[in-house]
Amino acid sequence: MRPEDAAAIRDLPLFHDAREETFAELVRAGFLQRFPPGVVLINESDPADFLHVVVEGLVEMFATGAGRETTISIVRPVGVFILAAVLNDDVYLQSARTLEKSQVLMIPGETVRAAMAADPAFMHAIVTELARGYRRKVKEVKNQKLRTGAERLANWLLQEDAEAGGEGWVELGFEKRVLSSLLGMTPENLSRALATIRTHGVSVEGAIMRITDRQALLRFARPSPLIDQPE
Amino acid sequence: MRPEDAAAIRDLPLFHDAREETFAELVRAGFLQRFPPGVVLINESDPADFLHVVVEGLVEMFATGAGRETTISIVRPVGVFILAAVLNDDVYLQSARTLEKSQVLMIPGETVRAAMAADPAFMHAIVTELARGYRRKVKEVKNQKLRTGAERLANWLLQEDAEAGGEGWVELGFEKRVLSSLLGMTPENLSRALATIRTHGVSVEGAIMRITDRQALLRFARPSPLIDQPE
DNA sequence: CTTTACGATTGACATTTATCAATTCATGCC
DNA sequence: GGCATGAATTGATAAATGTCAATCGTAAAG
Repeated sequence: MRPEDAAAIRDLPLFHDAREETFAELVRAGFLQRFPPGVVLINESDPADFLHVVVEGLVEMFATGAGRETTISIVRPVGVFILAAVLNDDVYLQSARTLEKSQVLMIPGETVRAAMAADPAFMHAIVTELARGYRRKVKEVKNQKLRTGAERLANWLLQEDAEAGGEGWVELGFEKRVLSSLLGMTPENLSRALATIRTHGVSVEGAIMRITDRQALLRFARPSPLIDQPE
Repeated sequence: MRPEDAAAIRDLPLFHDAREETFAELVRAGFLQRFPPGVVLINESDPADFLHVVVEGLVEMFATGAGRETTISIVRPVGVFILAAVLNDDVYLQSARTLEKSQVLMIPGETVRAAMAADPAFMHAIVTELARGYRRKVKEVKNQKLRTGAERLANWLLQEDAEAGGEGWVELGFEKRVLSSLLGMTPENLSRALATIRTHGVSVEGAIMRITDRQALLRFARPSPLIDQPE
């Protein structure tokens, strides 16, 4: 692993307050793996053997049920996934696949649990991270139950734009079919939702979406901090 | 507070492993409050001042957005709510109201955070509880995104029955409008979903639902442990 | 006992979303 | 450049869900 990658991981809220030796042990025990796009890293219902840290690339978390499949989240560098399954030593509830060529640090679950038991500051950071993750999921449930597809899309665009600096444009980093699944709709429905928000201050050219009239988009999306503010 | 109530709280996974003095301090600092039905206990967007423990009665967690309202969960005795908001010292994402005459133990957030910092076993229990809560929410997202309303109802009934001992019948402990909101649909739609599952091995008389043909219901519901198994 | 209130149900209809098929568009490959 | 592949879009239709209004049922209040 490159030194700057280790530094970036160290900067994560989850690891930032851990003791030096805790972090060293976690990294020592971990494997840094490279994967091509489209590789399934973990499979729901498998035992959670490793905590995963996306160092480079892009990972899609998804799940199946009732004969269908849905995207739960997209993990960008530097991000952690399936912390909860590892801590409770349980099976995965979600699968993961690479959307791009990716580098992933895999830390054995046993090492994570031992580090937590040995380092109170690390355990405290885990509490904060889990609480944030929980609140993110509550927001997802609210988003899903309270809004129509077009509303979810409009608010997603506003969030992405804000995260990218609020310059009024967003480049989609993955296929639209993935976005449609993340937003809880079919690809066809996403196309129609895009057509809908075009009449509310948005222009779309391929993977680039521009906010041409923010007031109009805000009027349509009606964002709420209790759903849309990043946790 | 009655001794048996204190004992019941002590038995919760969240408190079971805490040191005796930690638990004593949490209970000492807490207020045991009685509320009539229909009282709003907490309001989303308010600062999370207290951890709440339902000692008796029934509490509905709900949230608003996009001009609508939805039920997030029902908390029965003995259950804890809004742990995550208290730990991160943030605002509530959900509101809470009593559905029945209820008794609620309210523990100041500062006390909970101090107890966590002072008692590693308590902090460890918090990690486990948060991880379970997180996984419950992941399951809720999957349930909501992957299933139709009637499927959610069928699986809810199977779950309730299993929790009640698997005897093939369930008495709804609250209004159907609340159930419809919990399942993410309108009351009218719930009536129709009930009509649908009547053709799949269920009979409904008022608040009592009977599973008359479990095989048929299972065939329709297609339950999955990764969505329906209690966390 | 009657009245009243309110939740639950039903019917009619509108909106939202999904499905299936056909077509267009973009991209990599030869 | 031309072709092949797969994603994205569009159209037609069906299914699921929501809305509005009317009715039914039940339980509390007088």
